[in-house]
Amino acid sequence: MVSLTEENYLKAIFSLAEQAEGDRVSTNAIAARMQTAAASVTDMVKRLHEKELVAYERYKGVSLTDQGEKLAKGLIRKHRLWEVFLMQQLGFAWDEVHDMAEDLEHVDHPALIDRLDDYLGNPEFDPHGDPIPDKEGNIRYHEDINLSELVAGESGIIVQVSDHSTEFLHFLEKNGLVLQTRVKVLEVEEFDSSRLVQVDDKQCTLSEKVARLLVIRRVK
Amino acid sequence: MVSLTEENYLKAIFSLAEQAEGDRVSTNAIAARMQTAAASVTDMVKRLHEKELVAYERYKGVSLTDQGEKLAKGLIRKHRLWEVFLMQQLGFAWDEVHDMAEDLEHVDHPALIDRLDDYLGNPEFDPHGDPIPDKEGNIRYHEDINLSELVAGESGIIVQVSDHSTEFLHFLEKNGLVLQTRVKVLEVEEFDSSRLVQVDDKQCTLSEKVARLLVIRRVK
DNA sequence: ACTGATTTTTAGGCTAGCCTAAAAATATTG
DNA sequence: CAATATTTTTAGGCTAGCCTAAAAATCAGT
Repeated sequence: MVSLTEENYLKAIFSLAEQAEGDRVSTNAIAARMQTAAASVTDMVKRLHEKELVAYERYKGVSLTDQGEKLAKGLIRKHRLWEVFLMQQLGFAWDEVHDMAEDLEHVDHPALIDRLDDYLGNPEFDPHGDPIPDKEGNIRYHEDINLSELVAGESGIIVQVSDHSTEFLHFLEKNGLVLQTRVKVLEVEEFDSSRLVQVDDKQCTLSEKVARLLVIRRVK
Repeated sequence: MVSLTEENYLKAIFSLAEQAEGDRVSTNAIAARMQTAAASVTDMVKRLHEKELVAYERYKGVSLTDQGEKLAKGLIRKHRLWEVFLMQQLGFAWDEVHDMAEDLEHVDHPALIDRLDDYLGNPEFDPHGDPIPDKEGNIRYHEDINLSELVAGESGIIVQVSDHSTEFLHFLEKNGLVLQTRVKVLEVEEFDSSRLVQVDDKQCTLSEKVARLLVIRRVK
């Protein structure tokens, strides 16, 4: 049996390992992500180690075992499929679905999630452009680049947004920066790497921070 | 904050109070329903009392406060709406939906359940014929009677089944006893109150126990 | 109303998951 | 490489929710 709390730790470790290069994750990084004390992380990591869900050596960080990774991917699959359901079927906005999916993902009935997958037409991406793992846990990652990598004159189409906070999603919406929008970089400011961008018939200035959170497919 | 465990206790108390006449429920009855030790029930009941979700006096049993009842009805509303979704939209059979709904009912996002309600067309009854409480917690109870109350020669239509176990639902299906089916009592056996019943073009014998679990609307 | 049976509560103890403070290991830097 | 800073772990303690065994209250039958 894997508890709700354990599931959340596995997800956190997976996503931290995904963004870091090596797959070893530090106690402190997990504590920061989970909003919890480092000592609690050590406790939990030991338990996960006993259950063979993570590899762990004192003072050396943690990584998921195959078992643990499979579990984490299963949670991500559920999370993203529910997000599609909430947006596509129930009509919620893309900034409303994250919190609900955060709870729904812990409901564990394989038959339910497989039927839901079919019901939704086996979508490949969720409303934020994130890939949905298949039953076996395979993830088709975007091979695309961040908007921050485009130089002046280049264009791209937004395929994924890497922050799901209400604030960020509202900001994007306000500026017309939704999925599938074509953007063209007009100018990059040397000083702070902010960039002036053409979005449909309007222009806006995006900070380096924002540019890093937008994944785009380069187009001519 | 109300924990998952507390929610399950509230539901158990509600349903026990519903079937008993008085609304005071005994510790032992709760323990039996929750498959737990009586001492654990006493513990929990004290906590629920502190939160003003139940009225409780030592050795005198428990009843729900208005607050507690509202919460219990909210859970039942969620449970039954999810059952409708699982059966009507995802195509599950009526004996498969209970366990999934048991988990889904604890997901607490009022906006979600209201949208789901609309999405499903604001159904009044779930797949077992149980009434779905509305947002305010009003329940439109069937005013119908149990099959056990019909005498030989009388007929009725099945509107609700009061046990949701796989075993019972399989038994009903095998005998064609699904919702909306017309049944006619042909004979009642004096000795054990079993009855011979006409179901469509077949006949079957139903025990007193089964007859008590079928709610019917009397017809000519 | 007394006696025995039953129900309920209390007492004490367990685990999961969290915390803070202190100790130990590792990393950094002059 | 020694000293300091940082990270991680240990120690000890808390609450929720469960348990068993024993005590207390209530109920039932004569």
